[in-house]
Amino acid sequence: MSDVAVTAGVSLASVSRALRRPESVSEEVSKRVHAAAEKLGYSANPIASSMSGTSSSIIAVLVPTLTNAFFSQSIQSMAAELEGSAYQMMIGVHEYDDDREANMIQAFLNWKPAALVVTGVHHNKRSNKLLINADCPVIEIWDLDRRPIDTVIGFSNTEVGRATAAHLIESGRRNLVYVGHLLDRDPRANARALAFVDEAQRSSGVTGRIVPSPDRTSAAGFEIIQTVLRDYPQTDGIAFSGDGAALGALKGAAAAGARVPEDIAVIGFGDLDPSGYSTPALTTVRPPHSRIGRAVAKHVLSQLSNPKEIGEIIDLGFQLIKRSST
Amino acid sequence: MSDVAVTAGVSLASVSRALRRPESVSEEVSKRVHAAAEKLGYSANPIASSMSGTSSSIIAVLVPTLTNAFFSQSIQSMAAELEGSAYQMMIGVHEYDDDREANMIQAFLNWKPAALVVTGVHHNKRSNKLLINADCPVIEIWDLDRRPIDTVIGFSNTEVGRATAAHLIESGRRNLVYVGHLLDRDPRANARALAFVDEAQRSSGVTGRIVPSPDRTSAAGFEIIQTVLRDYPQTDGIAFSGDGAALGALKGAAAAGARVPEDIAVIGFGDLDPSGYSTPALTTVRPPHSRIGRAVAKHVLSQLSNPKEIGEIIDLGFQLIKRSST
DNA sequence: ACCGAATATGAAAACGTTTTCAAGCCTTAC
DNA sequence: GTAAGGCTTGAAAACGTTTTCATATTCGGT
Repeated sequence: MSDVAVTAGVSLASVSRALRRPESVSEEVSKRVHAAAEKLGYSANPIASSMSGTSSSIIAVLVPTLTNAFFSQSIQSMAAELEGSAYQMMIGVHEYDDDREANMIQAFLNWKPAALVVTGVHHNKRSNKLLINADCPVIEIWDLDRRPIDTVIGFSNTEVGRATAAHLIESGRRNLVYVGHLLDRDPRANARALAFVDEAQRSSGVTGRIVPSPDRTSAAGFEIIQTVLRDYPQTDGIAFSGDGAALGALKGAAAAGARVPEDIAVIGFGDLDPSGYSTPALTTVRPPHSRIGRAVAKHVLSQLSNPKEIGEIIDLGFQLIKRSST
Repeated sequence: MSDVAVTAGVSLASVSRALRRPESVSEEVSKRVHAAAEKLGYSANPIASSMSGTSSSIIAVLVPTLTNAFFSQSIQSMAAELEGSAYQMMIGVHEYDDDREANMIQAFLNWKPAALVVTGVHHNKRSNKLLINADCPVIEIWDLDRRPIDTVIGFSNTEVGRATAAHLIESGRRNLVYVGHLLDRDPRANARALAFVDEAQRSSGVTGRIVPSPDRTSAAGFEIIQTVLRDYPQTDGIAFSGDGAALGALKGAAAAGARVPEDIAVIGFGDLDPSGYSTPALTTVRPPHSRIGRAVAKHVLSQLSNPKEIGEIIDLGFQLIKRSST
């Protein structure tokens, strides 16, 4: 930077000003500084900038997992939207562990991020405290079933649960099962499960039951639908907390001699790329993966360039994609 | 930090030393400093540390995409392995664009990362220059068909292409097609395609042909296999550069009235979670997703704690998973 | 007992920006 | 013509560490 200053024949302060807020400096100086910076290929050291400024140009993002296409798509679209801005994404994966989440929030906060993006609105005490006291925008994504700390961008998992059950009931199913993975630790999947059962129980003559799954893979879905069909043979509608398991279940139903959708309807969640091409094609719920990422990036950028006191609640909705498995 | 210093009754320098390299300080001081730090809940400001030190505790990771399960799994396992260490991951997504890759490398380098992880061994001139001059470990992943800049951790895409063709040929197929997406920009998919065709042409009586695909979704696979069957009706073996498209192709073959594998064998790449549960179950190649991530993290950590001059070439291999589609 | 070397510690410089503060100049209004 | 105020600029402080350098202390060897 001092090279630039010398080349442009101005002080360090002017270089910083010219580069950061050109309007705060005379046209002449701005021109000379930009020319010098260009010529020397200067780009500011972001670490030093972070050191001085009140925040860094890091946007910290915390997700439970990346193996799940949900979150990686959000992150990818967020990255795309952020490109060209000066912001960099720092990401952490806590695998649905509240304590790890809290640790990571703390670690991230040490970097004085420009914004902090976390998944969901349910956090442990320590995380909540940290998030409330964070002096940067805090965006909670993928859930809006609770009052957010600052801004929340996502959809209602409760509504997804209801809609899932309602769809099965409408198509004449009466004995419903929700198969979920990690329900005790994934508050979003749990919200879907509870709403699913609740919706079932509101309808006369319909039963709803939750069956926990050891993991969310297709292999687990393959196994568990066979268990369900054995233990609760009257089951005629089954929902999964993820498309992976649901796709496995399609095969599992066949292995158990049950026809989909005639004997049992299967519905997933997530709308993975291949879900429309299974046999039968999987009915599922499509959350707004990419739109969440884009909305987050846009919100953060606007918030940073033009801060507003008040948080927002942005409901991006979801779509129930009716295919042949129901 | 000065609070800690006061509480422990020592100087700033001693606090820094006690926390960073306890052996460089007397036991007494170390004990007092750690106690004080604990009591005050002190954790070092990583920005200031980066400012002073020769590098930051950031590990920069550059991938072409995250929507592809390949890379997100590597990143996830890398994150898991890195947890507990002081390192944070900064990630960039360049969508197979060489120029964007170069820009991102430059931007990342400004952060003085502890290590830089990039995908593949093919980069444009500017990237190469930056990587060669980078004064941190550079790890190239997912490919080892070329001499690396520093260390490379992955598998041979060329071997994958060969093995894919060989498998089809062995099972009696004679008219092979490789369907690839973005072959002009994804050097790894391109290497697989070229080796596939090369292997075909080495066998007498076998033809091999490359068909470009507009994208790598299941929808694209669904369409393109029908096009292939129309344009080259003698095709009896088809490989895809990704499982997504291959899964769509299974359905597409059915739509075109072709039986898999009797009329045409289908093989994918990637071994997505649902690939084993399609109808018919998809034969595919399983790259070492997670092992790459873990190996990268381990390599970086060891390199940072105990630097070696010489880079490594770590071949993690791949598996051809034979299922019912071939 | 004394000297040299090794060890432990603190003061201060350094890292590269941003921002505050003060000063200088110019404009405008009386 | 002068004072007040606004605008532009530079000097220097500040950000929170790590590291160098110097000093004080301890230790071992003769």
